[in-house]
Amino acid sequence: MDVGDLTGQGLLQVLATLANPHRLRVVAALAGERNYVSRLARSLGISRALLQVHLRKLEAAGLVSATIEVSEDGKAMKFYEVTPFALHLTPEAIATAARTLGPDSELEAGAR
Amino acid sequence: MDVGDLTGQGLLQVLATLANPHRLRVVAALAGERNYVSRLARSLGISRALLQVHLRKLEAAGLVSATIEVSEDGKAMKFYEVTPFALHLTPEAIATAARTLGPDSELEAGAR
DNA sequence: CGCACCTGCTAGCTTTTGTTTGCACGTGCT
DNA sequence: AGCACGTGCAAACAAAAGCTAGCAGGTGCG
Repeated sequence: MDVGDLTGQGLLQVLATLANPHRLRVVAALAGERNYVSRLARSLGISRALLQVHLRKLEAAGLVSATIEVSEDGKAMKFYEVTPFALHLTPEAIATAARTLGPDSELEAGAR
Repeated sequence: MDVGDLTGQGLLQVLATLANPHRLRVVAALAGERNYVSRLARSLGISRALLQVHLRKLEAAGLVSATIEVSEDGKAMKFYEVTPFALHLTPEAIATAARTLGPDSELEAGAR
């Protein structure tokens, strides 16, 4: 996953998703090991409900992915893992992505 | 400017700052040419007041910098330009930055 | 002086985002 | 059955972010 692959909207979504301490910690935690919701919530010290909300956002942005697995003792658990991504953010990259975002009135030439 | 230079807080601030369509466009516009507030506002098609708010945030995050210059005809103008930055965002980089952010309860080992 | 530029600020409103609380359903073990 | 563990969802409230409108200041020129 490269920044070049993202449309302005996509980049915006990724940025907005990562711009949150909880979600940053979630990514950090999952970078070390895949984990299931309840355990991850305990490990991060936040409520399960809250974690779920953040996981949904992360998944929507394509930063993590989930797999449902049945443990030995029959419990259905949802394992999350990080998507290996690499965002190279520079002013130029942003300028490129911004073009697929929505015209900033596009009068550059005429603006004196 | 590298991601390694940033503390968790700093990274968070940069992400939060970039996670906005207007500010993304501002960075994109300034990547092409330095500009002063009023002209930039016209070029982007937004109000000056709104642009100022966003510029303040961008400046606070260290993504742009301002210089006051007096034009030939005596008007004091504030020119903005982008800070050349390069943020390499990967799960690992985030994991590192997250450590300087605030402990996620730190019981990793004991969490079964 | 009046108009066209430039700059700056902020109170107050709207919109979005984050968080809690409470409920639902499932399995296995005692 | 009761308890401990897993899952899911959503209403309702709290907090943060975004935006507008309106005010202030300055210069130069006809």
